[in-house]
Amino acid sequence: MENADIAKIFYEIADLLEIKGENPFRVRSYRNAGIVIEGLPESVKAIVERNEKELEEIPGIGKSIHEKIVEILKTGRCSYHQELLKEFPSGLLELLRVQGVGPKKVKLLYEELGIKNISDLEKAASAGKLRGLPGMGEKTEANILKAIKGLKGSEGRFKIAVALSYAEPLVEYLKKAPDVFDVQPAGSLRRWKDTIGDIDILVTCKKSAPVMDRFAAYPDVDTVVAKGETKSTVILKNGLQADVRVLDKKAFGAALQYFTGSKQHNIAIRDRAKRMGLKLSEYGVFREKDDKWIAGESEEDVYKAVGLPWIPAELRENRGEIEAAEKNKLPELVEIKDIKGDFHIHTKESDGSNTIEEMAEYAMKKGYKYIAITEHSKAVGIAHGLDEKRLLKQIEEIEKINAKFEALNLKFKILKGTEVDIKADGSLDLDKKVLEKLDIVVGAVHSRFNMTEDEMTNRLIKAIESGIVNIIAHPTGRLIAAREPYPLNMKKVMEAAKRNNVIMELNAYPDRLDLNDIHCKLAKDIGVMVAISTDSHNKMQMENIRFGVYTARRGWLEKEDILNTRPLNDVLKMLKLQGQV
DNA sequence: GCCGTTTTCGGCCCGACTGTTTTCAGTCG
Repeated sequence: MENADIAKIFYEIADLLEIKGENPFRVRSYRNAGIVIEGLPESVKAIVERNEKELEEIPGIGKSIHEKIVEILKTGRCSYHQELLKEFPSGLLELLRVQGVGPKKVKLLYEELGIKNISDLEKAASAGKLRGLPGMGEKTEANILKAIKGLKGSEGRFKIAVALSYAEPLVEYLKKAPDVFDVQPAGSLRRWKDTIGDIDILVTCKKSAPVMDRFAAYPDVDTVVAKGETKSTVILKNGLQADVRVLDKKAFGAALQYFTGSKQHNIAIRDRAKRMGLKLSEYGVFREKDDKWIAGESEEDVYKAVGLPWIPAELRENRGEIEAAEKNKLPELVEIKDIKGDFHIHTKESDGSNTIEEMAEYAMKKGYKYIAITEHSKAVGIAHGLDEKRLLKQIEEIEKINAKFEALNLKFKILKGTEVDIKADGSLDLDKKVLEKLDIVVGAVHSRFNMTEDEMTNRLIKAIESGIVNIIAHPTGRLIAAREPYPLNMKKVMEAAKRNNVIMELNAYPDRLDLNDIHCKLAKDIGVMVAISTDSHNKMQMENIRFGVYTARRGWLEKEDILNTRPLNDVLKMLKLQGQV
């Protein structure tokens, strides 16, 4: 039972209660519990095994949900959840995924027409059977049919790199509308979440109508879902939703704050405002008693009005940032300009497409001071991994290039490294004598993902305790939207890393982002150093560093928490610390 | 169901847009 499985049960309880028409705040409690559990850095199972009482220290988990968690861990299910499920047919919950269909409509459709799933709904809407129901007409039918079609077409969330590639041109396009002052992306994009549900864009301008018209006419638009004076929504041809909000300059800060989210953060901030006798909306901060406008022009003003310093967007997940802000203890987050090198680079020798020198020259152009060449090892045959002989040859080549750079008085160093495979039993894929000749050893799992949590945890810990491995690459093996992370007790792995001065990689490749934000925070709490690496297979991919840096920021990491913000000499010193437990 | 610098009871974020309505409910973010 992973956290995600437990969270799913609570989400379903919330949905079912909502369909039943239960108290909305009770519904919210269950949904909130799901969100909180999904965001925990540690498995609920491990927490309960250590000390059950700790559960109720987690905000949003009280007596009732505590009991249900314990039951779920013990029996694999929750009897309350099961009872609710019995009240409705199994396909009913999927109806909520149809845009424009919420709990009230689900209930109505089920009770009046016996609609039990999406397929029933599609048939009924096509046959014009919905229009007789209260509050539903022809247009509702057409919208439902369209939404079902959209649901079948594209699913769920987009990787941040993909979303950005659509958002950036759209922002440029909107800037060309008449009399526009400013166009700013907000939402999960501004928070740099690893996946993005939709693109949120804010516009300040003289007149709204021309901007909204231009937005609706964007060539990439498939459907205009809503078009109003202040807010419009479209679906792009790739299925991505984009919202544009037009607002007054005077409300820009409040709107940016509101539209950036997260929802959980906003709820907490608004609750705070309320307790101070204020009301916070996207139009500003107002005094509750007489509706007097207090602030809203800039985000700084908004936070100041509720007694807080400005909080960086990446931290706004209600994971302690408000409490930290209160105490003036917000982290000074790492920035892209702090990065001085990259410890995970492939070349043509394995499965990359540039030479060592090409990669080094590109890194120099970026202002880096060092890179490590880290090819796959022989076990990864598909990537043309190197055996000991080829690696020894590459060591010689790197030394030659370094000598050449030195002769040219270039202050840049190529570190001799490898991305050595960590085999199923935790042993390394290359001979120890050869590994000891390297400056840096990155260890990674590329096979046998289907182990149990204990097996995989021990596999990584064995590599960490080898005294040879410096960095554990992409620690969970996840590929966003393609492959789940393998089961792992991350806390145990990190504690082992801490004991052995081993560094955890934050792989910046946008499909990986592994460590994720939550793991980064865990690393910080445990005191493990993180390396942000691009895993570049060609020189352009070094630009992916930004996805890594912003994920690190989401995980509260500061410059000093990151290995590759340090000058080369410090790096070499830290690498030497290893194996001296 | 959760929670507490007004509270262990009585609150719980706030507003836009749509489609159906003659003033509003439902959905969404």
